[in-house]
Amino acid sequence: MALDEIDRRILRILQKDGRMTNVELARLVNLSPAATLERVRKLEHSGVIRNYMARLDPETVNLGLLVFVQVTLDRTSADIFDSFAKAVRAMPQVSECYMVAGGFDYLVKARVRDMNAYRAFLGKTLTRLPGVRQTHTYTVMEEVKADLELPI
Amino acid sequence: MALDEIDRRILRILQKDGRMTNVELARLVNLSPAATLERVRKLEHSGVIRNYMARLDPETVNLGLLVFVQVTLDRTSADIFDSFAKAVRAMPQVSECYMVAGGFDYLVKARVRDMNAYRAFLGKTLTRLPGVRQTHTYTVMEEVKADLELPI
DNA sequence: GAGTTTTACCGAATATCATTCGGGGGAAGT
DNA sequence: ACTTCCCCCGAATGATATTCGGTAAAACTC
Repeated sequence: MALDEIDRRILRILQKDGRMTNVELARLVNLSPAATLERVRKLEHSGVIRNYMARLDPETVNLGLLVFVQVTLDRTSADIFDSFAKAVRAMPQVSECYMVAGGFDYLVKARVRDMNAYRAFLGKTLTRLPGVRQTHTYTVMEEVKADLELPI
Repeated sequence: MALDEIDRRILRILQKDGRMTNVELARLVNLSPAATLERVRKLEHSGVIRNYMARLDPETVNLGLLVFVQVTLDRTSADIFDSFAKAVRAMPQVSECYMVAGGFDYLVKARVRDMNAYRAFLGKTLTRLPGVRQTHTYTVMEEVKADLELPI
């Protein structure tokens, strides 16, 4: 789908305030509400806008500790990767997990309440998965930037 | 702020669909629209809900390559950390940046169009920052999980 | 280039929604 | 027992989303 400047402006605005009313959005992009709504619907149906979400503060919901874990798997069997991926998707503590090139196999981003909770998660859940050979934990000490908006 | 079960249900729902109407949300949590709205406003003002955002598909906006970069700084001067943090916050390619314990100094998550764009970003922007001693790039090959919702 | 189709837009009408307000009722506190 | 506070409700109203017919310009066809 081809995006013109008005589309990009809409996307920039909705990334910052996903609940802005359509009439206010229309004012900001100098279109009628009807035309604006039509553009937004098109962006939604074409998949440019995946969804809308409320972003919560991790601290206030008892998820104050953020960690990254490098995970290396045994390469003995092909479906070990699949079963690892499946298991990780089912873990609520894991917010993101990527297969990466360049030294280890998976990079896992996890949110837990505190260091105790992380120790339990690592020992009782993550390292118990079949095929996990080695892990290395990086504890986040400071959030320098956490910008979920994409630069359009 | 203390959250009861209804609050948590509201948060779970709004994380999945940040644009749900208040009347539908009220139906789902078995409250009147007025009471539901009051709860949502309270969650917003207390900071549990930080904001609402439209989540875009990176591919469709030409940001198909996701990379993680480990960055090590010279520890010669204290304000090198500050200037690095400041510079990183101003880079649109950097979506997240954390100071981490455990072997290197910063973990940077960046989105770019392709490998060429990444090479340019690394060579012309990131490694040119004062104090950057060493970088190590991990290219994401597969997105196993990318769940921005917090487990409530 | 005349005709045709497509695309994007508008304004008005209507259905739906957000928001406010007065008040009820139960729990906690005095 | 009384007061206070908290959470809830229903009704009213003002704002909004959404639909629809119509217009004009661009793109496409012959």
